Amino acid sequence: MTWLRVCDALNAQPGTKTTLKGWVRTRRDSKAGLSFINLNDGSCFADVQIVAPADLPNYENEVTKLTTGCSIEATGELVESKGKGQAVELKADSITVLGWVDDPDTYPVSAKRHTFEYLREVAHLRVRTNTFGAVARVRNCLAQAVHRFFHERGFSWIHTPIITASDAEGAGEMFRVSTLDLANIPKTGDGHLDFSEDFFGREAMLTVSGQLNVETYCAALTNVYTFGPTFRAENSNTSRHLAEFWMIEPEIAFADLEADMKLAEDFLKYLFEAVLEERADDMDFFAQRIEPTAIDRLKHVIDSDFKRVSYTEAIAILEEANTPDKKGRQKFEFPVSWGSDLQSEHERYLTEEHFKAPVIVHDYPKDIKAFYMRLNGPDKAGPDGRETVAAMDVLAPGIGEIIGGSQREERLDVLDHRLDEMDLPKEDYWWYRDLRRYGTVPHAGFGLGFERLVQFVTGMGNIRDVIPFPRTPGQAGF
RNA sequence: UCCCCGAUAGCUCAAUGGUAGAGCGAGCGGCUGUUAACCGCUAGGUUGCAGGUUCGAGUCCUGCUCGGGGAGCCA
Repeated sequence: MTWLRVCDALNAQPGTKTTLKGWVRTRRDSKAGLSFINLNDGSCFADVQIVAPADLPNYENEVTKLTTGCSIEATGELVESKGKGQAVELKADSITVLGWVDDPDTYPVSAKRHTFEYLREVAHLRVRTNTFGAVARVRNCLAQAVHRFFHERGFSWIHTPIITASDAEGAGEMFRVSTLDLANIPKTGDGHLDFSEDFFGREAMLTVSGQLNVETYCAALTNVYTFGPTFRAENSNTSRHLAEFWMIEPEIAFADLEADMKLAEDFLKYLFEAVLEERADDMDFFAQRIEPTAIDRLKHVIDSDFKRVSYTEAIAILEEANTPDKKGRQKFEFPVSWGSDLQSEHERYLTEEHFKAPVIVHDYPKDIKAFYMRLNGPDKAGPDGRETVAAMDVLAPGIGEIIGGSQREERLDVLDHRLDEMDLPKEDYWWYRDLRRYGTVPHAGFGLGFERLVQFVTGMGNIRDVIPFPRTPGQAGF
């Protein structure tokens, strides 16, 4: 017997005979001799209404006992609805209960409002709610659009490793990967851990970034990207951080920072267009119930050019804004000065108040950025000729830093000088340095935190609610 | 890791140091082409854990556990 997903049934011609399968959202009985069942199968935001007449053989014993969460399949004819609220509904000839809800009184996601905090404790069932179903569909839509965007532009998706054998990536605390017996750890003669006994014969970690690895493929395939899980063992407890998250990192050869910024802007606009086009139903829900500006701000981003401002210019804007008022009070809690990193409040001011749009800040002081970022010439120096690197951050209203990227240092002598300056051992970077010895080219790339993207699109306030099973300090259930 | 806040019925929340309640959900009944349905009745509690103060603690004090918000780190 053929059956239809709910999204297809809702668009089918009246008169179609079919079967629907899914989970009961609500049931309403009418003494006129029928029950109404709202069925959802996750294929779209909407439920389909099933009309169950009282002459069904299992009407008294089963249909009127259905509660939220039961799984059923219903066969019948799609007809124009006599009631308001839906165009078509299924007039059922038969309803088969596939799975009952054991003790409806304690079913964790009953048909009522629940807090997001509570639903995190029942992460295996929360996707059955309107909000988490919508998040799951939008997340999938964005992931598919990421691959489509790059595929259409001739990028190759590179599967960079999850396990990495050195901590040379330098982007934060790392998780150790080991098969050593923790109750009986091998030691070397001088009392240190003997990693030669471990699975890889050396210390191994979970990756904090695919960038260094993907640069190798960039230096052969020209345009590449990674899209996969990333791990940070930082003890961060905020609504914007996860210990396990997904990151997208494109890397483009024969390209400078300008091309990198253009790519980031085109990329975000493409993704926002895709989600407005493909998930209009879910976006309507987010705009109605989660974040009123959810749709408008995406349209606004699509329609406007990203503001671009150099770090030096940004500091000037912030200093101007921070001029003490008559009572001597300053706008910002943290001081603004050339050479220090922008605080959350500074980034928020730039994107939310000053420009009221996504902003790309570029050409940062070299001392606050990573070793691999390309050293700028004197034309882009800061006050007193202080050096900058070709780095850029994309700041988005309501979310802060959503993209961080740079042109990479392709000159071996300059790279070596930077490694020395930062006390990083060259031997750890031998293959990375090889790329600069054998046919080096100008190249650039950026990293986009996928969950932060989903947060920005949906307006969901906590990053733990835009990934199916969040991992945070002290939390790895499910 | 730091600062603030919180933990009471399945869920969301009330309760001046003095007999623990409501709404929703659930069960039963009524009503109705219903749709956040509506009306009535019923069940549902070792007030996060361990101590302490008090004639008496959900309430005050101490410690612990868990959770939330903000900060830092970043994506």
